[in-house]
Amino acid sequence: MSQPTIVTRFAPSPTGYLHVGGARTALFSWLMARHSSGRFLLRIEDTDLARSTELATVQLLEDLRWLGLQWDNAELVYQSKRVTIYDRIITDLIARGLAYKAYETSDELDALRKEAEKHKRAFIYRRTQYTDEQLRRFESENRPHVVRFAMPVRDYSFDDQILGKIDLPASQVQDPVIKKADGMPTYHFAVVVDDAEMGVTHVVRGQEHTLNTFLHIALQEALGYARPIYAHLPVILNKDDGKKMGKRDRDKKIRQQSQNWLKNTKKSPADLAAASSLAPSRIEMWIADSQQQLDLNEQKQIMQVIGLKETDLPEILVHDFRKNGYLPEALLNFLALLGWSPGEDRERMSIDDMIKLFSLENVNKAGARFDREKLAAFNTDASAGAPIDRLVSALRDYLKVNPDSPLSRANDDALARVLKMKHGFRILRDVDESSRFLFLSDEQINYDPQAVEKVLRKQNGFEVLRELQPLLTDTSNWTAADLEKLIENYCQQKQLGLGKVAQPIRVAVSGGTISPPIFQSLEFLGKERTLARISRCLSSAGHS
RNA sequence: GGCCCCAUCGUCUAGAGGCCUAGGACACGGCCCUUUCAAGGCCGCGACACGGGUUCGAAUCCCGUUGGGGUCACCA
Repeated sequence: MSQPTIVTRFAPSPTGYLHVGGARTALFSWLMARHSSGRFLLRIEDTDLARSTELATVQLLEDLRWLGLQWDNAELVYQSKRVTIYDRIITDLIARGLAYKAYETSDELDALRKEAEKHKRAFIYRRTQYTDEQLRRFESENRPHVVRFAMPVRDYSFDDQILGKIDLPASQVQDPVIKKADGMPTYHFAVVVDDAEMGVTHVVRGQEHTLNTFLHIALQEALGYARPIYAHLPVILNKDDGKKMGKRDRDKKIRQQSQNWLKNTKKSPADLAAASSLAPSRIEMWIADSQQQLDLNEQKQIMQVIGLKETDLPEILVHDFRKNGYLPEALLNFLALLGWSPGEDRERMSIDDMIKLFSLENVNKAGARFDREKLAAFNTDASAGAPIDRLVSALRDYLKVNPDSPLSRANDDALARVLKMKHGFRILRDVDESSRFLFLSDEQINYDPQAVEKVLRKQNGFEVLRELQPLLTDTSNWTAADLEKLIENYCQQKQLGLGKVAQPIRVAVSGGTISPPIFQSLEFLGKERTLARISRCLSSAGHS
C-alpha cells in the first residue's frame, strides 16, 4: 500500500509584493510537499475585484521565483475565472435549502454590529425571516443581495496538526456570506471548492485563519467534500511591539518621523505637503488618522523632505529584502526557524537540509517575533560561505532591482573582486554603498565634510597626502602587497601608525571613511586614478 | 468585550517526568586582532510568568491566576 500523495498549496491574493508572512506560509507548504515528494500548487485568490491587480500577480510570482519556491501546476488557477463553477454550486445549495439570499444593506448590518458592541457581545448574524410577499417584491425589483450559507448550529471541533484540538461552541455559529453582491464568491466559499477540486490534502496557513476553519468544515460537509488536514502556523510579530507584522508598519514609521519633523521644525502639515509637493488636505488627513496610508510615490516624496531613507524603513515585503541585498537562501533559512525547529540546536541549513528535516510535528504554537538582527547574521554567514559565482549572481540580481547603483556598469570580474574584498559583509547593500567610489569617475567623488575635517585637517592628513604623492608616483609595482610595503616603510620612517596614513588615503580616494581594505582598493583603482584623486583632493577639498 | 489560541534568556528556540547546576543561535558587555566598515578569536551577562495540585521526583502532567496574541467584513 502506497501512501497517498501529499498535496499542499499556497493561495495568496494578489494585492502587491509578497509579505514575509506569506513567504513563510508558502515555504512551509512547499517544504511539506518537497519533503514527501508531494505536490505544491499555486492558486491566485483574486475574488476581491477592487484590490486585486494583474501587476500584483506578476510581482507575487516574481517574489516566489526569487525565493525559489517553484510550484508544480503548469496552469495557474485564478479564482476570478471560475465564477460560473462557483455559481452552479451556490445555486444548488440554495435549491437544497442550505443557502439563502440575504437582503440587509451594509448600513443595516453596521447598525446591528454597533448594537452588539454596545452590549459587549460579539455580533452574531441571524437569518432574517422574510414574508413571501417581501421576497416576491425583492425579487421583482432585483434588489441587491448576498448569498449566505445556513451553517448548522452545533458545536464544532477539528484536530489541527500544530495546535491540536480546536473547538467552537454553537453559540458562535453564524451564517457566512458565500456570494457577494457583486456576484463574486467570498474567500471562504472559493477556498473550500478549489481545495477540494485541486485535491489538496494539507492546508497550511496562518493562525489568523484558525476560526475560519469551522466554516470551511461545515461547507465541506454540505458539499460532500473530504476534509483536508489543517495546520495553522503561528503568527509573525514585530520585534518591538509584539503585534502582527504588517505592511502598515512602513507607513507607521514614516508617520512617526513626520510628526518628529513637524515638532522639530515647528511647521504645519500643510508646510510638509508643500515641501513634498502633495495635496495639503491629503497630508493633514494622513497625519491625523493612523488608518490612512500613503501610496508608494507619496511615501517617497515625504521621505525626502523628512530625511528618511529607504533603508530606514522596516523590511516587510520579500521585495524589500531583495532590494536591500539579502540572499534568498538566508531569508528562507531564517523564516523557516520562525515557528519551526529541527531540534538538536540545528540552525544554519541549506534548502536541501530543510527539505530533509522538515516536519509539521515540530512547528511551534506561539507567535514569533521577527528579529532583523538575526536575519542579518544569517545573511552574513550564508554570504561568507557561498562560492563566488553565487555571490556574483546574487549581486547581479541586487543590481537588477537597484539599477541606479554605479556597480551596474561593472563586469562580473570586477564584481567578483569587490565581493572578495568585502568578504564578511552583512548585506549586499553594504557592498554596494561602500564600494561605489570604485566605479565612479574621479569628478563624481564627493568629499564628506566631516571626514575632511577630522581626517585631513585635524589629523594632518593633507600633509601626509602631499608627502605620499611622489612616493606613489615613483612606484612601479601597483599591487596591494607592494603598496602595503611602501606605506609601511613610510610609516616607519615617520613614526606614524598605519591608521594615520591609511585614513587620509581613504578619504582622498573614496570621499569618506568607509571602504574595502585600502590597499586592495588602490590596486583596483589603478595608479593613475589614485594619483588623480589625491591631487584633486589636495587642490579642491576645501584645502586652503 | 465575546470566542479561539498561546506562555523557557531582550529575541528565535532546544527540552516529550529524573540526562537541567536548563543547551544553542542572535543581540548585549568585556578583552584580543585591526588601516575604516565588517568579519574572526576568547570570556561573560542572561530565562522555565505566578499560585496551587499530581508524583519519590516537574520547565515538562492537571487546575486556577496573570500576561500576550488572533479573530469578530459583501478582505483574504
